[in-house]
Amino acid sequence: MGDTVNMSFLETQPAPTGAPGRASTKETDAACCAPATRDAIGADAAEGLARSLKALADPARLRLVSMVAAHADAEACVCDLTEPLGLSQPTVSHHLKVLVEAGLLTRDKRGTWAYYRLVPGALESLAARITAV
Amino acid sequence: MGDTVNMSFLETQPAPTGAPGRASTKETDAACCAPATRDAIGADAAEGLARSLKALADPARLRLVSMVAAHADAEACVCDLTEPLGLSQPTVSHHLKVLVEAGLLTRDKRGTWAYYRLVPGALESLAARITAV
DNA sequence: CCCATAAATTGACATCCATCGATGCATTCG
DNA sequence: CGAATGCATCGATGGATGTCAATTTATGGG
Repeated sequence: MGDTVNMSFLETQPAPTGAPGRASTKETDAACCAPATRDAIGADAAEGLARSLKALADPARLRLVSMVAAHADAEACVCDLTEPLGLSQPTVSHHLKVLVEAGLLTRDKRGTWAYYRLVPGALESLAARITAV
Repeated sequence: MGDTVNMSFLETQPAPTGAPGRASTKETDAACCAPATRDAIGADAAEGLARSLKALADPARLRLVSMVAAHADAEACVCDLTEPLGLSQPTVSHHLKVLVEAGLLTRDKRGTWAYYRLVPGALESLAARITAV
């Protein structure tokens, strides 16, 4: 195990499952608002996007992604990331694991060191999913 | 207070405060990785972006934003949002407050009802800040 | 072989957070 | 005025999460 990369970032937005449409048949005499003009995001799509966003919604993980991307060859090892972050090595390792499982980084262990790389297009794909909400 | 809208989404990325640059003067004989080619995101910028992302990194809040945007006039009241979400009214009110404080929605109370509107460009601005990491 | 180094895993702990029921506060209507 | 409605706030609670010290698992060198 360990090599399973969650590519949920690149999956195209599946059509809202239930697609309950507007339940206009119900006797809702709601006089407060106009009805919906288009379908909102589905519950499962919201769950998936929320999981992807949670992976980035942390200061330490944002800095890790940025530091990896800022490195030459977009590649960095844990030893170079621990000190600038001011966090312990296990904590950095934990955050990197979260980012890999979210499909934002890839891990490549060569010898003693583990090199992390930014997945091309992952950030752009996530940004696109946000604006499509 | 109460009407303070956090416009942190629209603020241009401030240059990394400390801007320690590359501490190339230090005797780091790191033989594992190449040095950084550009500056990574600052600690405070990461904190701010993380706070904005956390506001969206929740299935209920993503659906709320989408439902508000899907409404005619991009406007919706709480009563129309509670039932489709399957959450209690206090919970929906809490989520809407988080979204307003994050600068994603605006609140406009007219009579008995409270109308929520999507802040134009907020999602796009957030997406841009992600790709700039 | 055994030790040194790099990184991941484990276990524990404190904190944050989503959720709900109960309550309070306006506003509207009879 | 008094009842009803829409929404916000409060307090409590169970679960998720960030963090670290200690340990474990490789990998490499003497």
